[in-house]
Amino acid sequence: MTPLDATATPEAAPGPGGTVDAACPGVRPPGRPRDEQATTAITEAALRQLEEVGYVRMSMESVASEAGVARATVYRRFRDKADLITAAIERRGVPGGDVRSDRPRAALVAFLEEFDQRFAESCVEVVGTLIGSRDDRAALELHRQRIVRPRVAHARALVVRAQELGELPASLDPDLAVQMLTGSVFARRVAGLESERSWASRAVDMLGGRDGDV
Amino acid sequence: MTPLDATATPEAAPGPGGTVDAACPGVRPPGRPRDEQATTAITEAALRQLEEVGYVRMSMESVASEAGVARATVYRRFRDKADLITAAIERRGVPGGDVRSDRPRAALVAFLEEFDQRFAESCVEVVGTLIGSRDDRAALELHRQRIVRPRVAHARALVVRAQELGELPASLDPDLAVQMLTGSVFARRVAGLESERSWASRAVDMLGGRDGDV
DNA sequence: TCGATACAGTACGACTCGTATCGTAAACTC
DNA sequence: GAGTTTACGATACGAGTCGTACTGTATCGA
Repeated sequence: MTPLDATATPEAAPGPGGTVDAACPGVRPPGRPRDEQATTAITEAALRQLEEVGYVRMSMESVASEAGVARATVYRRFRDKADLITAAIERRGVPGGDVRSDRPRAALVAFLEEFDQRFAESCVEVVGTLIGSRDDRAALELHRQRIVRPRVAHARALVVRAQELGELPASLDPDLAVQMLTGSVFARRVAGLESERSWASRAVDMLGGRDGDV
Repeated sequence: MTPLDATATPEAAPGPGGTVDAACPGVRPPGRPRDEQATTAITEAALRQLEEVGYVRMSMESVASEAGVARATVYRRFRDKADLITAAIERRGVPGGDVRSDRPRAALVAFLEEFDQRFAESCVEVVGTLIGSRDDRAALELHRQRIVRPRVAHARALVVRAQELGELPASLDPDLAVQMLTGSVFARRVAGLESERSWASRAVDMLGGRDGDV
């Protein structure tokens, strides 16, 4: 019935939430195919408006208009506004910091600074708005699965790697450590404060990484 | 013209944002006085709905209805929804943890746990929503001034006190420390995780407070 | 050619916000 | 007690956006 479900990423998103993606190779559905340029135009417009005016002020109409498509074309690809922004952020990928780095502390600092500069503001607004979203408990949970947790997992891997290489104390609870590091970014956004220079390095130092500077 | 401004707290809130309060003693304005019971009924209803259904789903109508007043009565006291929730939270006061305690580390842990249990969820939602609020930059800034910063200042005072008494390393940047401690709460809310038992104590430990356990 | 789907454009219902207006009620002043 | 001033309940209104449904046209495969 609704092609949104039919072609949804089969395993990544159980249930109704998945964005349309990845046609099974060779099996081309009948009828006129989707304009993939339109899809990227939509997600890119969404990301730009997310940064420029924020999630709430980004309307489906304005995104469609900027992408040069009709509103219905957006709804054909994305269940609703939450799904759109989740998919758009997902496309952007996880911020840097190689997990296999031999200098995981530096990679962790890089990850944190990129997160601070490019993702935190949106994250607070989107998740904050989704928490209160009318009834859409599913949209919030899906956003966490697709956006938040992969980034948390990435940061955690960096912490663990740093512990293995002795750049962070082995006694540290990596989960709590990640929460404190990324959380400090949220705390500044909530309070409306600017991040001071080299904050990330100093934050990692606070966890006992004074020795392993790189 | 608008009695909202005329009687607004004169110094606490510069500009248009202040809630009506505190009539100058002796100087009673003409006409029928405000029903103060209605005011408390409104703020209490707002707080209850904030906890139960969240900020977005809490409508002015539902608050007025639960308080047993007309919507206009709410708007006579509070400029808008943001002003209402800010005033309501403000009335609840800053969570515990005596700044002058001789066991500031314990007080800090208590503050963090109360913050985690009673304030964090609302805080993320309200600030997140306000960040994206239509045009209302002022409402966000006012919420930060009246709600966020007093609590940050309180936590900071506890950290400094702990440093003075040797329960936390004097080398710690208290601002960053507070951001990491309170931020970890936000991080869990964003990720949708439960706080594990004694997380606050372990978080403080991570900052080098292992010695000063109480 | 035919069927199926995408697309632009548009209209619609639903919801809540914040404002305005009505008549009535409650305080103070003269 | 009459008049003034403001609060109050009730209600209507405009504005904005969401998500849905429907048109007619365009583009694909069979």
